[in-house]
Amino acid sequence: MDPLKREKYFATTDAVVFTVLSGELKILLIKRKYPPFQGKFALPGGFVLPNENLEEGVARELEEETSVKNIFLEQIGAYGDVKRDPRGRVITTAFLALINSDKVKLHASTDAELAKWHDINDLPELAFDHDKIIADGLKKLRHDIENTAVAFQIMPEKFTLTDLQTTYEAILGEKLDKRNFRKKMREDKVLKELSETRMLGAHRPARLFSFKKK
Amino acid sequence: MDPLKREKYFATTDAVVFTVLSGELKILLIKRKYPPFQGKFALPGGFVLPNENLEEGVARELEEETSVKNIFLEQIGAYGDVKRDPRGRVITTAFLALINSDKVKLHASTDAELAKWHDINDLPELAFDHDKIIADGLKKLRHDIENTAVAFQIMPEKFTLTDLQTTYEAILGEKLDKRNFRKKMREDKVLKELSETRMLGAHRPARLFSFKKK
DNA sequence: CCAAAAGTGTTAGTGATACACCCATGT
DNA sequence: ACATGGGTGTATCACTAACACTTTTGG
Repeated sequence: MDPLKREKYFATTDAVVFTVLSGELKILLIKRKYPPFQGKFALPGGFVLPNENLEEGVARELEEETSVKNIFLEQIGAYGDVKRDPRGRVITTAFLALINSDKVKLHASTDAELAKWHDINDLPELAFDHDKIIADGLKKLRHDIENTAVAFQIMPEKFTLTDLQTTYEAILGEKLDKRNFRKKMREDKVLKELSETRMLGAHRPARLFSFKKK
Repeated sequence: MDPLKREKYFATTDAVVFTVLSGELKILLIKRKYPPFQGKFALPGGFVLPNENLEEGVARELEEETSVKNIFLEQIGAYGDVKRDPRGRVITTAFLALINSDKVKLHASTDAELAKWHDINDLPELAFDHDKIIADGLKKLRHDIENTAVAFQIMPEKFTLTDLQTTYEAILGEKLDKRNFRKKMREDKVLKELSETRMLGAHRPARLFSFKKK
């Protein structure tokens, strides 16, 4: 029971970073330049430093990658199968991250692995067990959006109800009824109706909304 | 990025083991005989061995403690705050475990730490961050029992509808309506009505049910 | 015939779903 | 005046919640 006699393992974090871009649900992936899984795509993440909590670790990695601070994070779970990483025993803790793509400027990481948005319906081959982690993250996102107000994390400061509905549809992967959607949003009482409107073409201008800050 | 240059940490598993005993929701705790947190209570668990997955690790520990095989397990999440364990950096993965108390024979573990059932509403002082882990586990259990068929894991092979309702009430911490409960169970189509009945006193005998195997 | 737990249906309310037309604007 | 996306209400259905009496047994 003396921990000093016990094995130690590597600890990493991985982030399943979603955004909605032009009506499509996107996930952030990096292309690996070195083995293992050279050339394959992987979730952004990295090793946990001794002086940081798990969530702090993934936040740091994400800020390096996206230059966005205070990213919304929720834990998905731990993945620690014996052979999930050929380099040795690595236990990773995965996080769901939501981001407004307007704020992101994608950076090259320390290994110059380029981060890019990928359509969730058209994923490349993935390294490690990241396909499983993504599937779990997507399930969690879909659950959360129907039960909490996480959509806020993806929207810009001001948006129209059509924008918001498009985000919901991208995440859920299905069309929603316009009137029912707007009714529910009204009932939820999380939106603040602004006096401003936005005009995009030769149409009726759309009312802008923002989220009520808790 | 070379993992060989990275720090390694201890990896443990902890189990939030629930059962229902005489109408009360109980959790399995061990009393710690040695520091840190000597004399305090803690979740059963232990270090992850190099050749086992996380779930295999917690299953092994639980089998040692309870002599029950094939315990129902679902991951709660990872807990890895820097200072959660004074002995060093320890990242634990917590699991929700459900058990039919009839099958359990509580054993002394290797350190002769005695495992005992504790009423969920009357918990002693807990070691580490185990109070937080228990709170998360209870939340998950309550969510699961309302959305899936996990109650099966706690019930014996044959049981009455009143038994089953008592289990639900113990887990949810509230009384349920008898007629509505029975109606919902009928609609869920997971119960098999047996021809047998059970008689306990000078009352009408109660019909026995079992769960339909998948 | 009494005590005690088993068993059984109906009603009202609430939330979800389906559905079609008018509005405001720029060109 | 037309094309385009913005905006609105009602009716039905399904699910949830509230509620009280009869049945079967042993003593």
